[in-house]
Amino acid sequence: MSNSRMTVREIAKLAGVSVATVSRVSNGTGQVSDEMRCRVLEAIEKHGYRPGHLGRALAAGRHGALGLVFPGLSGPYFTELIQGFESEAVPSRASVHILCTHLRSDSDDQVLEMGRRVDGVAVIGGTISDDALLRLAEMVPVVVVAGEGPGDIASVRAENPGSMAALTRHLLADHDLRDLVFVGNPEGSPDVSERWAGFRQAHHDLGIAPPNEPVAIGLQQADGVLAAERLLGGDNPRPGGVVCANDEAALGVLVGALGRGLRVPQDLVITGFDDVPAAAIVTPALTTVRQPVRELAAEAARLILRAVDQPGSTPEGSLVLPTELALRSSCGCPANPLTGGTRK
Amino acid sequence: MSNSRMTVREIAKLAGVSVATVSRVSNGTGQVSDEMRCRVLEAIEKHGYRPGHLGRALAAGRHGALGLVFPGLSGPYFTELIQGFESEAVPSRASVHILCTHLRSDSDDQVLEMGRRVDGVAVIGGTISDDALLRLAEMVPVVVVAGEGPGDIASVRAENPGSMAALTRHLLADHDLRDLVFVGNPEGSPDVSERWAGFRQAHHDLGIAPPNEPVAIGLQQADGVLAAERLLGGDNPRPGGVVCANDEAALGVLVGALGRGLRVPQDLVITGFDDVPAAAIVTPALTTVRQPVRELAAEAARLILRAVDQPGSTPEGSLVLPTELALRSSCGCPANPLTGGTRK
DNA sequence: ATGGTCGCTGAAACCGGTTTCTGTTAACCG
DNA sequence: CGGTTAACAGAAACCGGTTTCAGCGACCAT
Repeated sequence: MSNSRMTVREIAKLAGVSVATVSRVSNGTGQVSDEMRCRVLEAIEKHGYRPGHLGRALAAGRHGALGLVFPGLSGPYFTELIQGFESEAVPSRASVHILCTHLRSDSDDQVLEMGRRVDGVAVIGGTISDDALLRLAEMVPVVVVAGEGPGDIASVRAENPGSMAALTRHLLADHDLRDLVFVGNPEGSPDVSERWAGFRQAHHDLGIAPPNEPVAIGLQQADGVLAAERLLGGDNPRPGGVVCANDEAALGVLVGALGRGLRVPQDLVITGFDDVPAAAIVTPALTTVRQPVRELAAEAARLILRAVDQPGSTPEGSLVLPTELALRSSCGCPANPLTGGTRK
Repeated sequence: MSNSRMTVREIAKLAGVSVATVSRVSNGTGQVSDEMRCRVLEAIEKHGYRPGHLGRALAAGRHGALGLVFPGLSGPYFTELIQGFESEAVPSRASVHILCTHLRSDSDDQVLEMGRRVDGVAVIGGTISDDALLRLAEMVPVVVVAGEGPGDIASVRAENPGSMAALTRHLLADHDLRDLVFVGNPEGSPDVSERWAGFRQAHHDLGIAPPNEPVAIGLQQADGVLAAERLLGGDNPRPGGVVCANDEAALGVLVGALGRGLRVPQDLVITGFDDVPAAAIVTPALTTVRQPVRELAAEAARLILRAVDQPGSTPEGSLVLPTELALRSSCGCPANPLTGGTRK
């Protein structure tokens, strides 16, 4: 009931002690006699006093908060990312500020504004300009997630080109497929760009001509459905396989293909990337590449927190977490009762 | 290059003016002569000074931040929610703090901690205890989104039971279906609870016995796939229709059904709720209920911001936004070249 | 010439905490 | 009993801004 807008000084007056003593009691620091502690605790209890965050942060010289900047797309990938980051920040008593840059032209300014409200920032690759990134890194520790920053800004990402090349080689060599198409827009994000490169590399390695153009669409399930329409509608020659930049788009293509009466993988092979929860259990199970999304974000948070704890230091290095092939039925591999055969 | 950790007093000394003048210049308030303004701007420019957020917030008595508490599930629904909220907060120069309570038992404490760092909070229905909600509402304006709070805490939600009843009546009466099953856990969230109630109400209205138990699973696509397995696997009698608590689960059921060789809607009718982007374009297009998710969150943000602007006031009332049936092919309605026939 | 108003500036108070530093008191020791 | 030290309390400074208030010179009207 009591307005919880009490201040240290009010409590001090009510308890008949100095503000220093109130502060010591509420933080458990320093030496306080039992009698004083009692008096203060009583007043605190009675009026429901909790120290305000702003004063504390100002005195401590840190905000107790971390920032996360992402483009603002839907789907499991970003929710996983947010949660991985958040779950690592919370135990360190840091709150998480988010900023969706999606479709806003003034996002560079907003990122810099965020830089004055937090102790460190994780930026998803490809969401803001390199210039803004460098300016941001001048004020707080910065880590780029799923991408690479300019200069010596630290980054954390998954191994993309290698595993995508391995997956593509698997389709070309082990399943003897040809006329693969790539669904995804390499311009859209560093991740997709690396995956497109891996896709082409595998063709090159095997002396097979890769397609010149990807089917440049977004990363959402709806985009995959559109891709299926473009690829399977009309009377275009049907591709031998559809290699998607991520699982969500792949699930869209899958729904589109099944809805058209095609059998997967007999009539059409489809693969994804990410290994979202749904991938393992759809019918047919989706062949994909497992990527430690949550761990990626958590690692970014750890890097930032470490830099925050050692003032003056900057996160360093570029960490690449391993990925893993998950070969399931949608590429023609035999169904596996477990999560699907895997291969590095 | 210059360390952007300049303070007002440093700039004041460098420019040979008082801190008051620096503050006036950097905020554009009060009267400052051209000469002074010039001197100050020069020093500001030269050292890349920007006023820090903490001092400003402390002086202003507000944090310039809003909180958003959600359970931490994946999928388009929550991303939409986050973005709707964020896009309304940013123009008011308020940053957004997030807190995922998912699977953490100490979330009540963390919500209260958040209450000391922001000017107002939006809480997704069913994520924290009523007790914590009431305590939170004592310190900052609070709005419950997609649910109903205890006491007179304001809430914003979509019309659930009415439209779910209308959808169910449509299946029972217009398509003459029987043996419908409901997929979703009414205990899991207020939304699902209301939808389950609407589902049963429609049966009651038409004098048809509703099923006693829902298929109590989660709200993710993977859960829908599991539900399909449970409903369509083995040799259980096949249900006449599957009414899902949301679109993501419905898409899971759809994938599961198609993967088993069933035709939708001929062999099985499936409906969803939410009208996520993918719903309109899968094949067959998903019959569902359109819900203004983004708008819901935006309205919550507006309510909070209004209360923040009028100190001492509390958000009031319980706003219910209208929903709209989207009848498409998955229930047996004729395919519509547009987004699907709609009916209030 | 005098009193009043306007325009501008800076010293100081304030926001709500933490922390240092000084001082008092009591206990302990030789 | 005198001297050293440990335990504890409080005044004041500090964190980085904004804002009030008083003062000062210039200008205007009486």
